[in-house]
Amino acid sequence: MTPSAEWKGEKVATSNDPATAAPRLGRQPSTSQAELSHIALQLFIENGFDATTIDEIAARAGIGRRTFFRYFPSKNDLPWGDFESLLDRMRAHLGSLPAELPLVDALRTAVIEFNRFPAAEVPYHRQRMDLLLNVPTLVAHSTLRYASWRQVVAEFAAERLGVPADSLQPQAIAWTYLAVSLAAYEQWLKHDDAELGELLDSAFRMLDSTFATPGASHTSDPSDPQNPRPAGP
Amino acid sequence: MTPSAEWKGEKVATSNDPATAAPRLGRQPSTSQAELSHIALQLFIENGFDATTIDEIAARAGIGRRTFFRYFPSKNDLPWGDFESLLDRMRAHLGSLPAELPLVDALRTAVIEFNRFPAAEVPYHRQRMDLLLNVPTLVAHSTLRYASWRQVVAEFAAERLGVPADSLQPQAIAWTYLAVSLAAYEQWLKHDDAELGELLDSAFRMLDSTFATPGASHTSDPSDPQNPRPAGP
DNA sequence: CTTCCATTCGGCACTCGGTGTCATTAGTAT
DNA sequence: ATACTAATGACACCGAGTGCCGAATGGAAG
Repeated sequence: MTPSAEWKGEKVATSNDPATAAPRLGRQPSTSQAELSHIALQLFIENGFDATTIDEIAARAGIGRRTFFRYFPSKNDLPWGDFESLLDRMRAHLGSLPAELPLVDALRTAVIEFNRFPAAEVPYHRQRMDLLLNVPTLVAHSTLRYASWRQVVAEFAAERLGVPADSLQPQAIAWTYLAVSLAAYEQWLKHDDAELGELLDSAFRMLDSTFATPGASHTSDPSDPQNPRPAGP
Repeated sequence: MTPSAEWKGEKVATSNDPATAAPRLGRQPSTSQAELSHIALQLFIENGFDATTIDEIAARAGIGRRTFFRYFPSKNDLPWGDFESLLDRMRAHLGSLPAELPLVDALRTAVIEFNRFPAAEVPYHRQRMDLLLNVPTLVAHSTLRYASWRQVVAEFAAERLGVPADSLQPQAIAWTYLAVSLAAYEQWLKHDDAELGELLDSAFRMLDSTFATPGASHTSDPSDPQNPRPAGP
């Protein structure tokens, strides 16, 4: 649900668990995902997303156009930064929660934690989310990111409920948590003084009373073959 | 949720309510949305979506490349056909339902009705949906269509609940119905012999017991300004 | 039949996002 | 210095989408 925070100028560890800090062989990268994301965001705000070209971004970053595409697979990915590593963190966080914690509480707190940012980051985050929720190209593209996010939620919910991750209940839960998060984000963007964590919390709590988990009492057809990915490869 | 059925070779009334059947002035269109959609679908199945170029589609349809873009704004829109008019129908259908019919029943039956197709159309519909749910480009693009669909559902739910359409509850309901519909569609695509209507019905009924409407008992903050469109202009 | 007019058609040139190829550059290790 | 590794960036190419404009079509008015 949330694009990667940018630790300006800092190299992001792209999920390199083993042997951190390798001997750094060969030529050094001349920039970073985070820096490009930052530069691009600036330009998007100045000139608009569609009016900003890759050439401009590359030029301002002092790299070649071709090089840009080695940092980001597409222009649409710029506002997201390194999202996958955030998902890894969320997955780990969820996994570390005590089994006694009810599903809805686990998800609520995890999502809120996942969307906590240092105060200095907040303005940037606001603008990123403003783009992601309002520029049609990005709205569309973000679906692919949301799919990964939903997958994380669905797998967690599925494990708690004891059903396959691609069955209806975890899928519906994942969708609904996404939906409520997005709704909360929209409120957040609408009100300059709003606090994201509080909006998320109240949104989820309101949902909890509607969505009180029925304890996996319903059919789930575990005989189904697995297809862990709800949409798109 | 469902792309327009193709009445082969028939001109689709593009939501022209007033003065139907105008005197037809000027040159006749040489093809139609439906025909192009049909031709393109064929090519997508033969060669894959990404491998099919607009030039090929235009060539097979016997029109110029430039002309193609007067029938469809983008390649991504081809599988959807004339979706807006279907939405109009669904909106009208919902509006005509008796107020006594509970919200969940109204939505369930409306969505099922909305996804009913003549038997001859079913194979085409299967292939369209297969593309829409599995080709990443289309998965992403479809978000924009889903947004319109959700809007219809949210507005209906909002009216029934007596809250603004952009408040949390109708938005969450709309998202969830979308999610469950998509989940049902995935099941449908996985099983050749499955009947879509039944899958939708059971999916929604399963949901109803989870999602038993709390009668708008929760806060909804009607003091908020309106922003009827949840994402994108 | 001819003229007028509305509307569609389609070619051309252009922009922009994205990719494959490959020689070049900047580092580390020997 | 030399060998090796990894990142860079120039070039060429493709496909989607758009602006422009003259040509084609067909009905209506003379």
